[in-house]
Amino acid sequence: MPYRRTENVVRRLAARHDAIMAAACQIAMEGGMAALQIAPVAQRAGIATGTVYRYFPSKADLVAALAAALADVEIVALEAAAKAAPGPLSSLAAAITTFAARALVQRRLAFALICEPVEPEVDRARLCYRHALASEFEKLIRRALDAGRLPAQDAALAAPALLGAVIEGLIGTRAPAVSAEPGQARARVQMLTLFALRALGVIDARARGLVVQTQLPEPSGGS
Amino acid sequence: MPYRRTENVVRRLAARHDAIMAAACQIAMEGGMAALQIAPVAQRAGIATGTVYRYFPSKADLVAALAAALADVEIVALEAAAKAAPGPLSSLAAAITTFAARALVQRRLAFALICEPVEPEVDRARLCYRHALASEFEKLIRRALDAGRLPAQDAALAAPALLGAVIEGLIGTRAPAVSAEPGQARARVQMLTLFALRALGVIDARARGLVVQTQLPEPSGGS
DNA sequence: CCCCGGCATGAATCATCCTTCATTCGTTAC
DNA sequence: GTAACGAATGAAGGATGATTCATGCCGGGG
Repeated sequence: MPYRRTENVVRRLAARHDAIMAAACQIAMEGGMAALQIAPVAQRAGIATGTVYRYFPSKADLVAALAAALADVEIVALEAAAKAAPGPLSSLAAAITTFAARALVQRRLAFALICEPVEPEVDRARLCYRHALASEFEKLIRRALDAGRLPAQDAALAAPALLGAVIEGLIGTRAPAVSAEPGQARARVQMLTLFALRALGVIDARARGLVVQTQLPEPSGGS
Repeated sequence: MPYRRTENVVRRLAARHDAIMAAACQIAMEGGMAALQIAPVAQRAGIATGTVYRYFPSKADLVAALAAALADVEIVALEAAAKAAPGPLSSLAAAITTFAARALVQRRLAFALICEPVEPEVDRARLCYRHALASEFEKLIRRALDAGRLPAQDAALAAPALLGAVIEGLIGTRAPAVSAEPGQARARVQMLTLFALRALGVIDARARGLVVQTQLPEPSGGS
């Protein structure tokens, strides 16, 4: 028997895989997509440049994996927020608020994953992040529609539009130092939630108690 | 007297400047930002590569000039649509519809100018397009607010969010061949207009007759 | 203990484009 | 006609950054 991967080796390989992802995540968070280059990622992960290619066939694959992983985290947060809400409409409200708040706090990362310029190939890999989020919102919208809580509309179209509004409202602006003053951040999240809910046809969400104050989550570098 | 630019020469220089812009515009329309490279632009303009640099200090400047010119065209169209409408609210509706319809028809160009990935430097140059549009919408929103036709809100925040919603709704989607069927295109424009108006707090815009059928403009390559 | 094979290395390679510049060309002034 | 000067040329230069590969290393199997 020529060679067999020991349990230990498997663990080491997996650990390295994770280390690369974590390094990529950190770098994207700090410097955006422009800084997300193979050499720096390798360096931060404590390995050589070429080693990265033993774990990911290409940079685009790495970005795709990163986007998918981060999308998962986001989806989980959104579903948790939605599930905790009593009805379909407040689920939607909670999801929007959650997304806005998280994107605001991790603004750099969100920006990197959604807006920042990159080569087309990498961009394609990154698309899944956007799509995963849109699908989640689409699902929630559809539920509210089925429950008769929203005026008739095309959920598949409303979802990306909603996403676009929140994203642009948060990070597309030449936004001043929002993070400096948490009150302002909360106000903006709330405003965008109202905006998005109104767009979907929810009238006077505030009076209905749909919009709640959420504590802003801590920034974290989960991979 | 060593040398003096003849009227003819001045004209030729201006013509060449325009030819470069037009070539850049066409290329962006056909192949997006990725195809917008100096050499192809020069070739299409019928000049040598280096000559481009006699008219624009750098590629970023060229893109900036292109974005500014196209933004101007867009702003003019928006203002015309807004002015033709009877009140502040229908001005807003008309502007949104106009923008959506134009962006949909010139989807590739709009996408290139707003969403498509490019190097950060070029991206900065391109920002003015987005900003010009946002400012225009902000102005219209503010007017409607002053007239008491919208619930109180921050126009500076609502404008980019609105823009984001329309853009994302139009071009951010893995949209099927919308252009194939003009009826579908109109429906989408109308839906997004309603979406945006609702977001601003306009209740039941359709019943108020704010949303009108607009003929979709012809695609054109104006510089 | 020694051989083998997969793993890691990182400098070199390759590819892409923007930008420059030595040279040529065409036009103007005299 | 020709000297002078700006404009045009386009091949070479330079920068960036992904990807490869010849080589060395290390741990597992016998």
